[in-house]
Amino acid sequence: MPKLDLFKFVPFRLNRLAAEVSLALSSEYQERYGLDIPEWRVLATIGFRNEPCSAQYISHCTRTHKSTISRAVTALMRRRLVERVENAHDRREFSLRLTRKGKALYEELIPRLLRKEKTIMAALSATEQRELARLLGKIEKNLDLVQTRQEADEKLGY
Amino acid sequence: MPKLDLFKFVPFRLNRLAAEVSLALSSEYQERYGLDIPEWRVLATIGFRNEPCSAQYISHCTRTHKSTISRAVTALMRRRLVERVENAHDRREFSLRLTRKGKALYEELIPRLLRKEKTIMAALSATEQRELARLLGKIEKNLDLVQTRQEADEKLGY
DNA sequence: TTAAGATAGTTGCAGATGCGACCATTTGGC
DNA sequence: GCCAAATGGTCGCATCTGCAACTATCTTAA
Repeated sequence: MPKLDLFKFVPFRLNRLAAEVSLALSSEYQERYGLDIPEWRVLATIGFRNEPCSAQYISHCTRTHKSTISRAVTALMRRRLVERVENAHDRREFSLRLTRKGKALYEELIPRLLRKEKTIMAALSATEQRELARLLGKIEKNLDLVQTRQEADEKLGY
Repeated sequence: MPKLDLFKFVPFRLNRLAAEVSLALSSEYQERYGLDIPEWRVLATIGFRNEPCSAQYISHCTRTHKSTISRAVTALMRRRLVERVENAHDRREFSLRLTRKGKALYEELIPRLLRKEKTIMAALSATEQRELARLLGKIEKNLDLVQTRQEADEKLGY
């Protein structure tokens, strides 16, 4: 009889690890700032770029369904963390950017998340961390996931 | 201004990778066999052990909420893939095991999933695969996740 | 023995999210 | 220029899943 030990099965381990890491991070963005994951992804994407971008761009970058991004953007606009302006060239789409308030939140949040990531990754040496990043990158490439900002921009014609 | 590039942020990468890998696998257990993830986790846990186990055990092993496991077990019993017997020592809990039909499905499904895992991991050499497993293990340990069947059994007093 | 607290499992409820339909607008072929 | 197809975004719907309350049973300690 063929057997499969869940604890050695990479897909299961990735799922469980991702869930656990998300949980660890959520204490930062959820409890403290009332953000959920899609909202955090929107902020992270807009905040990192210097130029405004569209909801579609965020959707593709983060591999999150456009309806989910749409709702996250609505919530963030309601809280005045994000604002949008009509695009002159294409009146279907909007350019999104952080408000002053949104920028302030972003600047407060980022160091906290980076610190949290650090404690999680502290189980690995610096070399091991680089190695993990490299291995994840190879699998991502195999699954045809966008790996860099440049790739994202190119794929979306920015 | 502090910056955080999502594409280099390990928690995001893990989330995205886990989602993508799950999607790749779901064509096997979802489309072909009509199983969702919790159901597959129940089958995998029961199928791997030779002795029957409780829903609680599955819940702890897979880090899945007991209500989710409960619903998955109900669905699997309705399909006659899993059966349960009252535990003589403790009438609150039930021992779960695969039916003949469930075992047949398990035996058909496992090789498919292992093949799928193989193609995903094919981006890495054998050495790299071992290295990835080792690194994931270290992070799991840091997050206090159960890593082996023995650990799971001990923690749950089996 | 009994009462309080713990534990196994179920279920109602609410929040989150993916799907698909939809509207408005733009693009491309003719 | 015009119509069909594609694209950006919104929204209703169904599903999934976690939480918390609940029942039933077991354990512990007085």
